[in-house]
Amino acid sequence: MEPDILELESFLPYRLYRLADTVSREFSRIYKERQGLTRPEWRTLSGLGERGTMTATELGEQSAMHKTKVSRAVAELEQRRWLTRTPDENDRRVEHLALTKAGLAAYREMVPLAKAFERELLGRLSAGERAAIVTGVAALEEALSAA
Amino acid sequence: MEPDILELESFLPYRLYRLADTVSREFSRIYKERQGLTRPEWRTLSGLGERGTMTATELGEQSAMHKTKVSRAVAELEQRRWLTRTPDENDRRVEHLALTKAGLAAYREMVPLAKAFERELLGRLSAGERAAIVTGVAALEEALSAA
DNA sequence: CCAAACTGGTTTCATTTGTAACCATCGAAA
DNA sequence: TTTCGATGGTTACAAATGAAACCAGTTTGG
Repeated sequence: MEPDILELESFLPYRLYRLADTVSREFSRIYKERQGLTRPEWRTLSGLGERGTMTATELGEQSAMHKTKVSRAVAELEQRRWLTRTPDENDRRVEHLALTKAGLAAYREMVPLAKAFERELLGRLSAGERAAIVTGVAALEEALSAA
Repeated sequence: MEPDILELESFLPYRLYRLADTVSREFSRIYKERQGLTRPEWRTLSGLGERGTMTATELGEQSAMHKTKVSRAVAELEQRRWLTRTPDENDRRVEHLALTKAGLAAYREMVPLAKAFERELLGRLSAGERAAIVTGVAALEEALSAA
């Protein structure tokens, strides 16, 4: 362990990124092939499916997306008639977004696939390893949000 | 926990991605502000600094980058005169890449910063949490590489 | 009441990325 | 050898991204 060398292979930021990239890329195949969605679109669908109705800003916060990503994803899903916008009564800048029947159907189709993917992935780990990854990720999330 | 709803907030692929994205983005500020490097460039610098000499293909494998990213990063670092290419004796398709003095100097400047970043990040966790994240990440890496 | 600061959301533009096509070279097999 | 498939690496083009400018509309302070 020379002091002036950085071992990329054991450098946490790199490992985390590579891991997330691999997992995310693999999972994206599902919604890409299945529904032709991009990641921002998938997250939008998933956010609205979960919460029912949200504004673009709320969506961005919930799914950690930049507002331009949200804007474009919403526009695309609207094109597909998977969601509708309803102007807010009191604040005319705000729009409430909600899935249409078609959007909800797509969401319902995706949910079991997503769950299966996660289950399968975690299934390759021992119980202890599963606990470890969950604990570790939660701890880092906490550490980062606090800072 | 409704069966037909996916909680994004606890969905591992999403959490991993967000976490890695946050960490990576924060770390990137260091090499971006300090040296004006992109992530592929940083990884290239770091890979060559660690190993001494590598071909573009090896670099791609070691740092999980697509060959086009490697190609562009190498071109940029070459522009800066931070690395040199040496044609392989036996196989004229192959080039051996190595850092110049200037490249090595930049690398040496970055290493302590990278280590400090990681140390500070892990320092926010308890010993148990640190062990957990390392164990968990390693387990997932293993699970994914095996598949 | 009015200007200035702010917020929700969209658009523009430059940069980054991924895919696929490509060029050159190499190795194996006919 | 000659040809054909693989391989190292670059390039061209399209799509995704981020930063910053922007347009409403809203709030705040004078």
